[in-house]
Amino acid sequence: MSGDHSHNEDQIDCGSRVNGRDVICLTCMFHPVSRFMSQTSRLILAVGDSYKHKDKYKEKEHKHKDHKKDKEREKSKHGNSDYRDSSDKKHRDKEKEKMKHKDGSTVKYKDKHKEKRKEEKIKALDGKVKKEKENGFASPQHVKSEPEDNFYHSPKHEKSLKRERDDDNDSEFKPKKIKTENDKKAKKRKQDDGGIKSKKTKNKKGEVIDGKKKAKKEPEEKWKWWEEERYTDGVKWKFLEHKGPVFAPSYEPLPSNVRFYYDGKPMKLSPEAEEVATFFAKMLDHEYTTKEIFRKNFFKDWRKEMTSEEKAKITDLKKCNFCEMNEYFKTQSEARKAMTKEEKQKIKEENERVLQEYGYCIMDNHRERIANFRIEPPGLFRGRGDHPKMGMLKRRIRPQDIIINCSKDSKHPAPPPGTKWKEVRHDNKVTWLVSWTENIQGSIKYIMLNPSSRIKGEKDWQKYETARRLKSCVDRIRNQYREDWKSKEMRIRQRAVALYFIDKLALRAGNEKEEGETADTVGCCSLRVEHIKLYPESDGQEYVVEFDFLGKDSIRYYNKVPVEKRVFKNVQLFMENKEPDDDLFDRLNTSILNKHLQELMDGLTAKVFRTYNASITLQQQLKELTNSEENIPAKILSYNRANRAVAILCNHQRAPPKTFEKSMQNLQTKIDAKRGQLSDARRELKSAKADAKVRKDVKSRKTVETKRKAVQRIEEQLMKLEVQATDREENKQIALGTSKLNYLDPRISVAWCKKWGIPIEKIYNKTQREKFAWAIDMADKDFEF
DNA sequence: GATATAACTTAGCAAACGCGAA
DNA sequence: TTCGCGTTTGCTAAGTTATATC
Repeated sequence: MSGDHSHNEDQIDCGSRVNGRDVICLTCMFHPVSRFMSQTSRLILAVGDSYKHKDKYKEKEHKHKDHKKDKEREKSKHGNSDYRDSSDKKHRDKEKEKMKHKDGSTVKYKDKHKEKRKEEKIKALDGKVKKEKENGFASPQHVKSEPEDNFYHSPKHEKSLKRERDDDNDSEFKPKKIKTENDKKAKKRKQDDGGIKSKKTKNKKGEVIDGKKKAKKEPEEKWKWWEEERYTDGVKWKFLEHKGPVFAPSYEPLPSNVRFYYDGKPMKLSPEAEEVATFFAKMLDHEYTTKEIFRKNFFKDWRKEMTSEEKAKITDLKKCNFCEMNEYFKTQSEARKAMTKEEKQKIKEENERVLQEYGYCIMDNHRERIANFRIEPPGLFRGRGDHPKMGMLKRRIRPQDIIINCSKDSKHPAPPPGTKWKEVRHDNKVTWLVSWTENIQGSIKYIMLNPSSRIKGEKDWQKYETARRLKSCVDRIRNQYREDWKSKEMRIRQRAVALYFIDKLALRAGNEKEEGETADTVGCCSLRVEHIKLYPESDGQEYVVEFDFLGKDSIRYYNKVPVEKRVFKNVQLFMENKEPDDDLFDRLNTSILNKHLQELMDGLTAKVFRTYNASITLQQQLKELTNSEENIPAKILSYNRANRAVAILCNHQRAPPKTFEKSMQNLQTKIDAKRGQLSDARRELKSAKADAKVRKDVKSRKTVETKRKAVQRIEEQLMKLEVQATDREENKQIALGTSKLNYLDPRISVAWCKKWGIPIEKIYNKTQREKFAWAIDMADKDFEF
C-alpha cells in the first residue's frame, strides 16, 4: 500500500503509521478516481475510529488552546483591535484601504458570539477542564474537478414537471372531498396513461383496508404518486390517520441474584436508581464509560434518580461495581441468540403484528409506511465526538409528553389506558405524526414517514430538480463570486470566498453553535483561523490552503488544496490580526449566505451545491470510467468507483470494519484457490487438446470443448473475485451509503443501468429501490442530470 | 436584525438478518 | 444444521433551513 512518494513537510508519509493507524494516500489507493482528482491536491487518509484520539491532532489543538490562553490575557489588556487597521505589508494596506472605503462599519456580525466563546473558553481553562479533540480521523478529501461545460439548460423546472394540485382550501379535510378530488385525478390519468392502476389508487378511504391486503399479496402493484399532482401552499396532506407511537417497554427489575455492589458490599437499589444503573452496566465494555465527562454526567443524573438514602451512601462512581449486572445482560443476550427456531419465529410474528398495527398510517387514501414508529427508549446519551453532554440520562418518554398530529376527522390514536396525550393537533402544514421534546438538548423529535412515502419522495425529487436548476446557472454564479473576490466590501469578499469553498470543496454551510452544548465542530461559515493554514508555496504548488477541522459528527476534514491567487490573498486578509479562535468569516453567517443565494436563484441554498456537485460528479465519473467492452462486474466496479469519488468529495468516512483484515485475507485465500483451479483446468485443457490431436474422434473433441468452457468459467469467477477484492480494499474507510441515499440523483444511476443493461438490483438494494421507485420508473437511458 | 424554535435532511454506528460454506 | 460473515436495517445524533418572535 505504501507509495514511493511522500506528502508535505509536516504531513504524514503515505504508508507510514500514525499512532497505530495506517496512513494511506488516496492516490495510491485507487487510481481510476485519482485520475480526476486534482493532481495538485494532497490527500491523506488516516485510518482509525472516528472518535478516537489522534495524538498529533490533539497536540495541535493543545498548542492552539495554550496559545489562545496567552492571547486572551494579552487581548484583555489591549482590547480587540480591528484587524483591518494594522498591517505592515504594503499590498495588504492597499487592500485594507479599499475595504475601509466602503465597509466602514465597526460592528462585526460575530463579535458577540465570539466573545461568548472566549469567555467560556477562559472559564473552561480556569476550571482546568481541558477540552480535547477526540476525533483522529483525517479526511480523504479531494478537490472536485470543475466542469467546464456547464451550459446544459434544464428545459424544465420542477414546478413545470407536474401541474400543481388545486388547493381547494378544504379546512375540514373530509375524506368525501378527497374522493371527489381523486375521481378528477383518475379521469385525468385515464387520459394520460390509459388508467393503469387507477382502481387501487382511486379507492376511497374505506377501501384502503382492501388495498392493504392487496399490497401484501401483490407488492408489484405500487402507487405511482409521481404521476399525480402535488399540493401547493404548504399543504402536506388532507387526511391523516394513525395509531400513535409504540412506547418503550417498561422497566423490568433485575432478578434478586443479580446484585449491585457499592464499596465491595451488595446493595439493593430502588427500581428508579436500578434502571439507570443498568444503562451504565450495559455499556461497561464501551469506551464511553471510561471517559471523564461521560462518567461525571452519568453520575450526576443517576444521583437525581436515587432515594435520599441511596444518595447519601453512593457518593463515588469508582466504588460502584456493575459487573454482575453487566454479566447478566450478556447472558440474556446469549440466551436470545440461542433461542429455538420456534421461539424466534414467534418473536418475529409479534414484531410483524406490531409493524402492521403501528408501522403504517393512512395519508390521503394511501397506506404509507412510517419510518420510526417506536419512541426512543430511555438510556444514556451518546453524543458523538467530544460531546459535553455525553452520559446524561435520556429520560423515558410518557404519553403526557407526546403530541399527536392527525386529521380532525380521522380516528384519533388512543393513549395507553389511564394516560393522556399532551396534545392532539391537526396541522396539515407539517409532515410529522407524533412529536415530543427530548431532555438532553431540549430539541423536538418526530415520527415521520418512510423514505418510500409520497411525502418524502416528492421532496427528494424536488431536491434534485433544484440541483439541476443550479446546473443551468452555476457558471453565472461562479463568475459572480469571482468578481466579488475583488469587492470593496469585506462582507462581500468573505461571502464570495466562502461560497467558493462550498462549491469547490463541497463544504457544509456551517451554522453557529451554542458553546458548551455540543461538540466543537464547524462548517464553512463557522471556520476559525485555527482551522486554516496558508502556504504561498508548497510541494511545488502555489497558493495552497490547508484545512483541518472537525465537521459534522466530529468527522475530521483534512485537505490541502491549491486555490486561486485572489482567494489566497483574501483568506490571508481575513486572517490578519486575528487570534486562532477567531472566526475566519467574521462578517458572514449561513443566514446571510443563504439570503444571497436565494437572490441568485430561486430555492438556492448552500446545501444545494453539495447535491449538485455530488450528482454532477457521479455523472461525469460514470461517463469517464464505464468501458463498454467490459463485463457486468467490471462495470459495477466502475460504478462503485464513481460513487466513491463522490463519497470522497463529501468526506463520507467510516471506521474500517473490525473484521476488515480478516475478510480481505479470506477473499485472498479464495482467489489463490481459484488461481490453482484455473491452472489445473488449463493443464487439463492442454492435455485434452493433445489427446484430440492424436485421436481425432468426436468424443475427444467434445472433451476439449468441455474443458475450454471450464477454463472460461473459472477465468470469469477469478475475475469476479479479483474485482471484489479491489472494490473492498478501495472501500475500506469510505462510506458509499450516505451519498447514494442523499446526494446522488437516482435517475443518473437508473439511466446508467438502463444504458448498459445492468440490473438495477446490482446498484440498489430493496430499500433503496423502494425509496427511488419514482426514479426507476421515470428515468430512461438518456436521462441527463 | 438577532435570536429562538420548528421542521426536516443527513450521518455513522451497531444490531439484526440472511445467505453460502462447512 | 450450524457457523461466520457480509449486507441490511434500525436507531438517533447532528446537521441545514425556514419561520416566528422579540
